[in-house]
Amino acid sequence: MPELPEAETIVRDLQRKVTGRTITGTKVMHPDILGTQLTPPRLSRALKGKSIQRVERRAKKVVLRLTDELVLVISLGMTGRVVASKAERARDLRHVAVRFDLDDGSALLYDDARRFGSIEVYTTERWQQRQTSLGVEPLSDDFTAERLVAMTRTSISPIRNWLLDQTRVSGVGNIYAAEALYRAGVRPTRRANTITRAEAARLRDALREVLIASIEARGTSISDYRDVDGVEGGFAARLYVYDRAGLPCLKCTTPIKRVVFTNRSAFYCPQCQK
DNA sequence: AACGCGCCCTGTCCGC
DNA sequence: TGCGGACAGGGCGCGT
Repeated sequence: MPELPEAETIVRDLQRKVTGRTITGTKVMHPDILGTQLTPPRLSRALKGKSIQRVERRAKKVVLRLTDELVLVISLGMTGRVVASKAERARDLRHVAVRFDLDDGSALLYDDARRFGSIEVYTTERWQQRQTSLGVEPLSDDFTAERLVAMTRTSISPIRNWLLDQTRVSGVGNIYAAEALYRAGVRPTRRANTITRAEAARLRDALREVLIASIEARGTSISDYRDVDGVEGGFAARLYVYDRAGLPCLKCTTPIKRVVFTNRSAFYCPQCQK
C-alpha cells in the first residue's frame, strides 16, 4: 500500500512526535515480520535504551536513526501502519505486530493486517550498503530527465513495470505510477525503451508533481493507509485514473481502462495516453 | 542480466 | 447467509 508520499507523511509526523525519545522496551506479537536473523529477544536487546536521533524516509521505508550507530528500518508492505499509541484511533488496530515503548509513557505501534511489511535493524554501515540496491529518489536533484532517458534505454519492460522496480527509481508504486503516466500522456504498457526524450521529460516532471501533491494531501487512503494519528490521507479524491476503471476521464470523458499485466492492474485513459 | 511469475497473508467485495 | 473467486498502495526468490 504505502508508497513514497505515505511513508513521507508518516516520517514527518514521527519527526515531531518521537525525535529525542528513548526506546524502553519492545514487544513482538508477530515474529514473522522481523527480518531474517532477527528474533524478538535480539530486537529487544538491540533497541533497549537507544534514543531516536532522527527520522528519515528512503524509498517507501521509514528509517529511524538511533544512538550507537543503529538504524531501525520499517517497510510497510501493503497494509503496514505506524501509529502512536496516544492516537484515539489506535483502538481500531487489530493487527499490531510490534510495539515500541518510549520513555514518555507512549508507544509506537506497528500494525499490519497482511504482514507483508518488515522491521529490520542495521548498523549505519550495513544500512548504507543495503541502500545501494535502491534506485534514485524521484524528488532528489539527481532525478533528471536525462538520467531517466538513459536508464530506460536498456529495458523492454512496460514502463509501468519499469517504474515499480525499486532498483532504478525508488518510492514509486502502482498508484503513483498510474497517475504519473496519465499526467505525462504515456500508456502504462509502453516499452520503457520506446519512451521518447520529450515523454521522459514529462514523466519526470509528472512523477515529482504527483508525489509532491500527494504529500501535501497527506497520502492516498484507498482502504488501509492511515497516518500516525490514525487519520486517512486526502489524495484519493484527486486520482485521475487509479481505481477508476469504467469511469469517465476527467479531461476527455472517455472511460478509463483497466488492464492486468504482471499480475497487477494498470489504469489509463486510451484517449489521453499514447 | 533482465524479466516475469508465484508466493507470502488477511480482509473485503461481488456473484451465485 | 454462505461460499468461492478475484482483488488489494509490496517485494523476495526463483527459473528462463
